[in-house]
Amino acid sequence: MPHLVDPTLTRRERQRESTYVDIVEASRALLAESPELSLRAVAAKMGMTAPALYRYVANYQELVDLVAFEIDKAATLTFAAAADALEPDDAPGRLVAATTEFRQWALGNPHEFAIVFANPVAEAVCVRRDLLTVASSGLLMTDLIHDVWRQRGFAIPAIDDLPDVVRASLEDPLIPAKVEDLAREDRGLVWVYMQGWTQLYGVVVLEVMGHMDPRVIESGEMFIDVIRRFAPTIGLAEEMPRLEAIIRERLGRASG
Amino acid sequence: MPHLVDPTLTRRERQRESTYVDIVEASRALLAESPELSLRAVAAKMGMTAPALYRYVANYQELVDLVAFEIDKAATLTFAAAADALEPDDAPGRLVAATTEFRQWALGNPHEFAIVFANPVAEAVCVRRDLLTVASSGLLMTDLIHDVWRQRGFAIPAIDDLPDVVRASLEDPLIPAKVEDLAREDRGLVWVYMQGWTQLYGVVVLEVMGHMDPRVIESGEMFIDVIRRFAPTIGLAEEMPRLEAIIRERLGRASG
DNA sequence: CGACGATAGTTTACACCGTTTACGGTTTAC
DNA sequence: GTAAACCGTAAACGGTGTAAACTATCGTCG
Repeated sequence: MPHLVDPTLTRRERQRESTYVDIVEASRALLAESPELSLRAVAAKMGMTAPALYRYVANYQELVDLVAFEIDKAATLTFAAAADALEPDDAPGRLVAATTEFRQWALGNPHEFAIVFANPVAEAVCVRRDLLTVASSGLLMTDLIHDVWRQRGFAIPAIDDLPDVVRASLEDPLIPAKVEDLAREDRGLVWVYMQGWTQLYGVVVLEVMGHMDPRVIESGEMFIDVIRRFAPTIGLAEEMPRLEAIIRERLGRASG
Repeated sequence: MPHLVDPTLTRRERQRESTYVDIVEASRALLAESPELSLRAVAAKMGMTAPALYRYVANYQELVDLVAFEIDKAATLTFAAAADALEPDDAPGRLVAATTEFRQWALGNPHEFAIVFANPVAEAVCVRRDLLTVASSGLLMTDLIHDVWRQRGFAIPAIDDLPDVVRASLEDPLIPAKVEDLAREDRGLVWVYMQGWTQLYGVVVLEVMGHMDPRVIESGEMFIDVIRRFAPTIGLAEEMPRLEAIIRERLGRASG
């Protein structure tokens, strides 16, 4: 990943920015081997002493949040790439390709996955401005579902049919996602997205944590099953055989 | 919880057994306040030094496993109690009551939940014989679904329609659950159970981890939604309004 | 009863961990 | 050129899991 240098930044700022990159790099290298990420180990890997890291990060949790955010960003690129392997007008294919890549990535990088998705959400305001935004993988997934809806136009729940609390959370979302571009009457789509995300999250966490028969995990059958059961909700029942082929093709590979 | 003493045991064995109980007790007390469980703190809370615990537990992970198992066992009692609040012939009601109690318990005891269900599964053989068995909460849930099936007789997938790997894992399950009592042609029921568990697990983990709008978590609407979408799979579509009332009634309480 | 071996605890020690403090160089800015 | 901001260091504190050596107690057997 080439991190272009912004010439508007002063030399020191550029150096500082590059140190942040180093931190994330070192962290991910450690995370690739051991499930535990330690501030001291990160510092050592960068050839620094531990207290020096406190110039960049207020405490350990902030280091974790930083790394988690960057991992999510990087992983989202691979999800997007998986989607882009299909034609732009094949929104359903793009969606299942991305979700499958998500699942493959999670199984292949369990430690990174745990840091990003099995981490109690940080509600405290974070120092790094980037961290204020919502998870980028979430943005991608909503986009992909949105595309399916625009192309195929499945039925979404009327926002007034939804329970009061749900309606409120859709009209005035806490995390400023891209919900704003949706007209009020289309906000039900976000609820559908949440339903899908919940199911996807359930399988993947179960699989990554190993709370399932290893053979079933290996095969990915439960993952496929979840997708299949959700497909009708977004109007993809008939297309499912074709989509399943896309999934199975992707299950064969490893994820990087 | 009265831990009856087995008179067949020698005095020393009884004392040892009681120390195990103390360990779990101290651990849970600590877990109620702080998310981190430390071997040293447990020892201190029991008035012992840390190395002494190594007479009972080979290492830290084994302590965690022990505590996780006992927590699961204790929590299962409350799930079962929730089910028993309904008539024995109301299997659907009992099932949703137990699952709702599960969800409530998880939200009320996030640290304990994390230790039991968000813990990478221990594949190593554990010292304590109890630990070899499967999670008792899992046994309860399978029982409850089994009861629904016996009473209502919903359609289950024919085992030969399932993918090869799935069929293999159902015919010869790795974790020796109570699958053995099921005739081969009824093993599809276990697959249905796994589907349900996957979905339930997804919502609850998302909720406990806080990866959802707090208002939605508070209301439990996504949880209800998951149950509602799964209900038809086990033939409970028409009964859903009644079941939803049971759920909502339980959502009002806190769990102990 | 007395002795011996297993058991259950101790103290000590080591290597890690997150974090704070005080200090010294560089780099920037005025 | 000088003052300030920045970036790193070393030292230290209290915390963690774990290993080793040692000791007191308990249960059993001669």
